[in-house]
Amino acid sequence: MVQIPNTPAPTPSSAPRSVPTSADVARLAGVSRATVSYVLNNTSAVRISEPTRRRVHQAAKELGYVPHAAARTLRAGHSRMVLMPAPPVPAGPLYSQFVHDFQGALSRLDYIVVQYGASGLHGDDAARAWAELRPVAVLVPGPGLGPEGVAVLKRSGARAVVTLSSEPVEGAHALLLDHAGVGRSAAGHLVARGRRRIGVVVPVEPGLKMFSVPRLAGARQAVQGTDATITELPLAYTEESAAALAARWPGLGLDAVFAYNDEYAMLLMRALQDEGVRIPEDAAVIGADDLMLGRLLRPRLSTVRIALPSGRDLAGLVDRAVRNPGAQPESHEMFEATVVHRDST
Amino acid sequence: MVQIPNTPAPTPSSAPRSVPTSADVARLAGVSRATVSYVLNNTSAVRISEPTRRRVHQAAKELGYVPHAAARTLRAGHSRMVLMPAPPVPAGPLYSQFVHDFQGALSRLDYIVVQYGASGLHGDDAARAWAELRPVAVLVPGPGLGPEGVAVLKRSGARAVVTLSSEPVEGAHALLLDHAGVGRSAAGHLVARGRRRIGVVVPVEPGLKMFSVPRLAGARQAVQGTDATITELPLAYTEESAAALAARWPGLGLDAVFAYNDEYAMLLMRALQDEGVRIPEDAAVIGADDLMLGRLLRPRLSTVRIALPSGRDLAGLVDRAVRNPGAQPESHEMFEATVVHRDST
DNA sequence: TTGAAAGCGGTACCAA
DNA sequence: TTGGTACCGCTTTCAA
Repeated sequence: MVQIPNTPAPTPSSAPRSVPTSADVARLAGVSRATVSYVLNNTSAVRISEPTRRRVHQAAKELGYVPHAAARTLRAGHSRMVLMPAPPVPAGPLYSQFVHDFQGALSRLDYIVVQYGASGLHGDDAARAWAELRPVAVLVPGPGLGPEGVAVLKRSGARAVVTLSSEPVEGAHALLLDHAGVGRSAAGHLVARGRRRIGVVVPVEPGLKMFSVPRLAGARQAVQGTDATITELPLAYTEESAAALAARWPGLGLDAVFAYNDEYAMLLMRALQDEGVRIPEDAAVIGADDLMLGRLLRPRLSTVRIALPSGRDLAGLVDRAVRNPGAQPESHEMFEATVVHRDST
Repeated sequence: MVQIPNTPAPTPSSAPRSVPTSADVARLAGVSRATVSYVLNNTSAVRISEPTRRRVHQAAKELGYVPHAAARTLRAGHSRMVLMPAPPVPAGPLYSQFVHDFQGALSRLDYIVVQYGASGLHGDDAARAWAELRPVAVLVPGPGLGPEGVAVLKRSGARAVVTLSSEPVEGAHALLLDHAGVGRSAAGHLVARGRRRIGVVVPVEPGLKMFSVPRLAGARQAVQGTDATITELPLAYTEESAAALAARWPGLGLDAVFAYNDEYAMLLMRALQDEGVRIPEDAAVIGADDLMLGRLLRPRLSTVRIALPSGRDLAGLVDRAVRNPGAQPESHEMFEATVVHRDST
């Protein structure tokens, strides 16, 4: 790891000349602040003569004037900021792609998307911190926001609150991610393929509990009324952890595993193969999320595909909600989990 | 893909009662706005009686009062916001991890980290958009910011501008990512292993040019003065593209490939193996970034490891720069690329 | 211990 | 066509 050397306090700061305001521009152009505002905002209700416009623009450029967003927001009473709290774990490929699309789509609708990283706050405290920014809409990934938090956000001016989670929250639009359905599909598939002693990987990484718990619960549902059993398998995302699990595999007496997602599945499948366990003969392995990498291993990894909302669709939902804040919160099932059967099961 | 149905404008909005301000709290508590501010900020320069404090807190809670960050910023003349423009491509695992750590570390130093997604703006226009938010510091990933943009940001109050790129920018702190060094190491390794006809994968995805171009250039440097040759290989991140490249592999007459990074390397290696090309006998393959997945394939993937700055170190740099804005901009080489030799070369 | 008031930087109404 | 000015919500002297 590269260390950045700790530079001891260097030469004292030369006082940076203070930042130019619209008053400075007005002074330099020899006009009023009002005129500056009209010119720079192209206010259509007011005609400003061409020479004046030129002088204002010239003065603004000369000073390097940049308007102060906070001042404008304060005066306007609203902003176009859509706030997305950053998730508590580093984003996976699926989520990164989604955020990227969502940002692009909202930008095109002339919103500003901001991912806000405020670790250390929880539940309603977090909601209060978000509310301080007075966003016009908030998109909350994962659980942790309660009805109280939604109320705080709405009271402070948010015209749309959208949750991206397994459970709807009172007062908020909900994009329901059916993680239990993923577990149900995966385990159901394994049972249908004749497997009976099914392991379910549960990542030990703390931020993943919100996904892994419902996936495990779904798997349990799938074996209800069959003679199949579910065994919980804690696993860290390291080769060591996978090797340790693989080493005690024979003693576990399992014939299949639902590995939380494709990444954990790959990790475990490799460790099992290195232990001489044959996939799928000795043990069927299924992942989830249908990542590219699952198609690159041999055998190809069976998986459960889930469809996140497209960034475009979601941006549309947010936009509609913002324009119509009185509307009933909508709930949308964001996907039906579907099994992609390849060679590992 | 799940479609979100387009709800036609539903019931008209019930006017949401306007958001409570500190004046409302003052009125309800029967005190002045000043007192409210003192109480809620625990101002140490002023003693407020316990009964008054209680009344203020009670009133604030009752109204669900949340302070207005923009107003505070405006009055204070500065904020603690560190701005990170979102990169133009979906974040990879390395970058996601880095951002996560960086956010956490800065949060602990009491900064607010904001990732700002403003696609569609370029160069100095983008810098102006960032400057409107009056961040106390800006961390810019990738190129695209010029000296002019740095000046705009500083003029509008940014006390630290840090670039994370291959080239330093006048006036800004620089974390130098030696992508050319990655290419040099990779190609140098292949040459040292006796390979002579070296392909270099160049992703066709547009946002990746900023990395792929210097990596390719580095590879070219490495074969200077040897009898080895470099062949550019465009590749999209799809199985089809990889299969197509693999199909014409024999005609290419290559004996090694540096595949841009581990993900492209995996993709290509698999396609080559499916075509009957033996790795590493017929073709050596090396990736970059040392991702976990490279250790899961067989043969294990050789790679070039690069050390991104740790989030903690970088947060420290930003903090120091903010506290000492007069200091000379520092440049740090963020890593020396090192080859991790495994089984694919 | 508390309150009155100025002012941060824009915007938009009303006059001129 | 342009200027004067009130005001957005909050902090912070200065007085009482």
